[in-house]
Amino acid sequence: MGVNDRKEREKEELRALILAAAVEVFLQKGFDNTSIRAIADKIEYSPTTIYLYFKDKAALFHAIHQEGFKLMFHHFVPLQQVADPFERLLLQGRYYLDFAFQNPELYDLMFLQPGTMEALPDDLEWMEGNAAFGSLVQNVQACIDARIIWAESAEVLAFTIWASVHGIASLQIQKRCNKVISDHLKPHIATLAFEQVNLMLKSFRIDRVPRG
Amino acid sequence: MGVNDRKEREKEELRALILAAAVEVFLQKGFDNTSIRAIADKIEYSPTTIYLYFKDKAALFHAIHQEGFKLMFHHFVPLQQVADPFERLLLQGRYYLDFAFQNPELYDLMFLQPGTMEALPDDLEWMEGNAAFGSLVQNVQACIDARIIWAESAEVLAFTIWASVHGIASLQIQKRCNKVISDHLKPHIATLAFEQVNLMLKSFRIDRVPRG
DNA sequence: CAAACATACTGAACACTGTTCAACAAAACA
DNA sequence: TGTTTTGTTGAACAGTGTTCAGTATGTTTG
Repeated sequence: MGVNDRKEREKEELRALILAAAVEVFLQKGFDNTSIRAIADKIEYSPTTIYLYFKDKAALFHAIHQEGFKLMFHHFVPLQQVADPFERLLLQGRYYLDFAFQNPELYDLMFLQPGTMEALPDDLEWMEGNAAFGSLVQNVQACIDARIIWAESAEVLAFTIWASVHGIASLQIQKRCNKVISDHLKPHIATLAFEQVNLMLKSFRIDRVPRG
Repeated sequence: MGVNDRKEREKEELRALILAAAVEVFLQKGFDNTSIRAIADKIEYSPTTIYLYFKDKAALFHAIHQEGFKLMFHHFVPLQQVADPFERLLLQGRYYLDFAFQNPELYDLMFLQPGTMEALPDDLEWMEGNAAFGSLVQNVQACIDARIIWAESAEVLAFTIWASVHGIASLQIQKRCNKVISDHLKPHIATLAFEQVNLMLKSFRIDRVPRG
């Protein structure tokens, strides 16, 4: 039956349409002001229709969060061209922050909103997060294997690195940065963030020279 | 006039009563489920009354956030007994994480909810945050003065440290930790966090020995 | 003491929100 | 053509933050 095929295709198209509208409203109006009705208005459907394609608002936001990860992985593509593991690690930190600063709303949804996790369908694994973290662990492991960095556990060190970079992104996105940092540093906050990541990563190098 | 004094006192008392109820509801039901009506019910007043003591919900939440900082500063009191600057710095990281893990809802409000910042009355300074960060800068400066740590700028290093510690707290509170870390590490996450802070702080020591 | 006033408080309403369910129209099948 | 399945929706429910006219109480004044 070609009919069912077409219907399934149409269903998928409407789902995609809803999701696209949701992303648009989300990026335009922010997390708190993204309402089901606003999305429905944008695509000229009834709010009720959205519930035929997404279980509830949490599921819809989970789908937006997935779109965010797609975009982030796209940011990471050039990393595969970088042969040197340490250089790759530095660059991954830079790209990560780039993504966070350029897409604060999405980053918020992906890594900061707790609701996004609680609504994980069927208590399944957090695939997107695991994939992103996994690639970081791999890069750290590569640095260890190449004897550029020393660490007991690649996973533990990767977590430390992630936490540091995420902390910077978080403080910036949640607006705590500008309220605390001195005026003369504010214009260079983005640069500062990169330097901090570099500094931290370099401090794990085996060949690091004691300072002072 | 003793009458006005009494009235002012009563007004202050009711404000305190509302705030106490707000904190209670907030800690019990969490950020999203804290409604003006629930708070009003708890103290048996009309919801409208709350608006006579707080401009809006954001102002009320800002007051709760201030209570959070009071509690946090209380946690930090023992630090003044610690003479060694580096030991003090390590302990501050530990106490910070202690507070975050023990009061996740409050930490969320204080350092993660962006609304808390946007509602800063009259676009004034973030006094509480500045005080907390200031004490960290002081401790870092003390380490630099004692030639235990080397850094170009105490403020920049303090910010790096804060970002790292905050990153760990944030990932844990926003539920990203458990979804990404290996099973065999999960039981030791709290310990892990402390060890990571120690590791990072120690890597800034002048006398640090190259590893490997 | 009684009238005038000021203050503290509230009920009802408005404009939203997420979500559900019975009703309906249209397409697919017999 | 009649029946069944499918896709869509309007109306409603329970909840939210917030406002405003009105009330009731306590204080001050004539």
